[in-house]
Amino acid sequence: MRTDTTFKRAFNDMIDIIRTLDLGAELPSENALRIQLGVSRTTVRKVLAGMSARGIIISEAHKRIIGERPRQKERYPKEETLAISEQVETSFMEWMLRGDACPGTEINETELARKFGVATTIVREFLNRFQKYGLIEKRQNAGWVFKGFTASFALELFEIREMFEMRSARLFAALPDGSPVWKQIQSMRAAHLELLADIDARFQDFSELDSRFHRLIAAVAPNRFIESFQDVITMVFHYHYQWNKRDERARNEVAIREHLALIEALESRNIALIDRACRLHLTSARETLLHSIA
Amino acid sequence: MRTDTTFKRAFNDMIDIIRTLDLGAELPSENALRIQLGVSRTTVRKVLAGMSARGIIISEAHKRIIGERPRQKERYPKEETLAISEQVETSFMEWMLRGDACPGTEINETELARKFGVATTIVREFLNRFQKYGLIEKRQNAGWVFKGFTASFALELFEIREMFEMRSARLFAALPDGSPVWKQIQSMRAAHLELLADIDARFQDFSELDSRFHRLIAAVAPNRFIESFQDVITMVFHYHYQWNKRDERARNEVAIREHLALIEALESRNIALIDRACRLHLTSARETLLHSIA
DNA sequence: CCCCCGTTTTTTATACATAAGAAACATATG
DNA sequence: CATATGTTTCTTATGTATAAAAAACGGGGG
Repeated sequence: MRTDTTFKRAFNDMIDIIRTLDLGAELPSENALRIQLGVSRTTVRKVLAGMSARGIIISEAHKRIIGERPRQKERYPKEETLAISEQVETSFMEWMLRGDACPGTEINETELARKFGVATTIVREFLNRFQKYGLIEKRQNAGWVFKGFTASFALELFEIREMFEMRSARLFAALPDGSPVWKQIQSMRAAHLELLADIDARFQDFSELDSRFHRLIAAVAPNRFIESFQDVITMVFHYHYQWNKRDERARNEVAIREHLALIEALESRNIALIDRACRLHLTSARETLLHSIA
Repeated sequence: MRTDTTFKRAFNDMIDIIRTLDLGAELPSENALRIQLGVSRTTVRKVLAGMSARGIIISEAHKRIIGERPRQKERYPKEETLAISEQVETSFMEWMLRGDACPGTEINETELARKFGVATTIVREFLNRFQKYGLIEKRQNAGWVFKGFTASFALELFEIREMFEMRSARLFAALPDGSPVWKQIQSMRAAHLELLADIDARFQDFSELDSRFHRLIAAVAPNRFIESFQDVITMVFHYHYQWNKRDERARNEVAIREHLALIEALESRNIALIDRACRLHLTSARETLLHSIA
C-alpha cells in the first residue's frame, strides 16, 4: 500500500553517482552508499538489485562493478519520486491558490480525498500538519474551514515576521568580529551580486536565495519557534508566487538590492541603520504580497 | 469503531439541563436542545431516546415530559466522555512528563499505540498536531525524536512570549478610554483580588485565570500566530505544573500580584511602566519554570 | 574485533472499513 | 408556511491490513 517513492528517488540518485564513476570501476559498499543516498541499506540493496537486473551493475564474487553507463531515460519520472503526502500538498496548494476556494469555504476531507485520488487518512494528516500555517481551522466533529489567503493573513504574517527579523538582525550585529558568520554573510553578498548581474535570466533563483538569507540571519540565535515560523514564510512565498508571476523579475531585483543594503547595515553594526534596512525590506515585501493578493 | 463520547457528554449535559426544570415540565424542541448542547440533532435524539428508555423522559403525543429526576449516578464517567484523541493527549503528556522520556528519546508510533492501547492512526495524528509545540521533531521515513522539556525549550518559549506580550500590552494601552476593554480589565482585576483573598483554598484556580488574562490582553489586536502560540503556553502550564506541584500556592500568589501590577500599569497608559511590569512578570514566570525543570 | 553482506524483524506510509455523528431531505402538524 | 420530528445520506473518528522502508541480527572474512 505504501508507495516505493523512496526507492525510485534513490534509484535516480544512484544513476547520478554512477555517472561520476568509470566504467568497470568497483562500487562503494552498501553502507557507504546508504550514507550517500540518505536511505536505509534495505533500499540501497533494492536499488542495486534493480540495476543489476538492467545490466548497469555486474555482481562478481564480493564485488560490484559498473557494467554499463546508465542512460537518463532509465530514470523514474519526477512524479513517481514524490511521496503521496507530498503530492497531496501540491494538490492542495493548487486547489487553494487557483481560486477554487474563497474565504470561509468548508473543507471536506472525503471530497478532497476523492478529488486528489488518495486515501482520506492522508488528507487528514496533511490538514493536521497544514493547520500551523494559519490558513485553515478545525471544527469539532465537523470538517475544516478555509480562512482564506487574505490581506489580513498577510498583515498578521508580516507583523510577526518583523518582530522576528528585527530581533535576529540585532543579535546578528552583536556578534564579535571573529565569528564565522561574517564570512558567510560575505559569500551571501557575493551570491546576491552574482544573481543581480544575471538577473534577466536567473530571477527565478531568488526565491531559494531569499529563504537561505533570512535563515542565515535567524540562525545566529536559534529559536525553534522562529524556525518554525520561517516554514510558514517559505510556504507562502514558494506557493503563492507560483501562481502570481506578475512583475517577478522586477520584484526580485528590488528585493536583492534591499538584501544588499541590509548586509551593509549589518556589517556597519549600527543598530539604527540595521533597523531601517530591515524595516524597509519587510515593508516592501509586505506591500508586494498585499498587492498580489488584491 | 468511532467511540460514542459525544453522545455520553451530551447525555451528561442533558442531565444538568433537566435538573433545572420541574418534574412534568415539557422539554424544549430537539432543535433548541441541539443548540444548548452544542451537538447535532442526531445526537440529541439519541440522548432523548436513552433517557426515554430509562424513564427520565416520557414521550406523549407530540410532547416530551420529564418523568423522573435523573440521579447523578446515571451520568457516564468522565473518562468515557473523552474522545480517544483526547485520551492520547493525556497519556502522551503523562509519558513525557513522568520522566519516561529524556531528551533525544526516539518516539515509536507503534510502541506508543501499544502502550496507550489505541490505534496507530490516532497516535500518528496526535504527533502531527503536537509537533507545533516544538517538543518533538519528525525524521523522514523514521519515527519522531523527543527533544526534551529542557531549559532551552523554556528559554526559547519565553523569548517569544516576551516579544508577543510586550507588543500586546502596548497596543492595549493605546486603546481609547471609551473602549470596552477597560471594563473587562476591571473585572479581571476583581477576579484576581477575589482569588487572592481566598488564595489558600483556591490557588489551583489560578491557572485558568492566568490563561484568560493573557488572552484578554492579546485579543485587542488579533493575530492568528500569536493566538496559536498561546496554545503552546497554555499546554506548557497546564501539563507541566500538573507534575510539579511544588510551591504552587506561593508561585500563584506571586503571579497574581504581578498581574495586578500589570493591570495598574496598563491603566496608567505609561509605556515605560507597562514594559517594566510586563517584563517583571515574565521574568519571574520564566525563572519559576526553569527552576521546576532543573 | 570491525566491516561487509544476507536474512529476519520491526516500523512507517498508505489504503480501506465501519460505527458514530452531522447534515440534508421529507413529512407532519399547528 | 413555519417549525418539529422522522428518515436517509454523507462525513468524520477510529480501527485494521499490508507493502515499502528501516533497523536489528548473524555469520564470514580480513
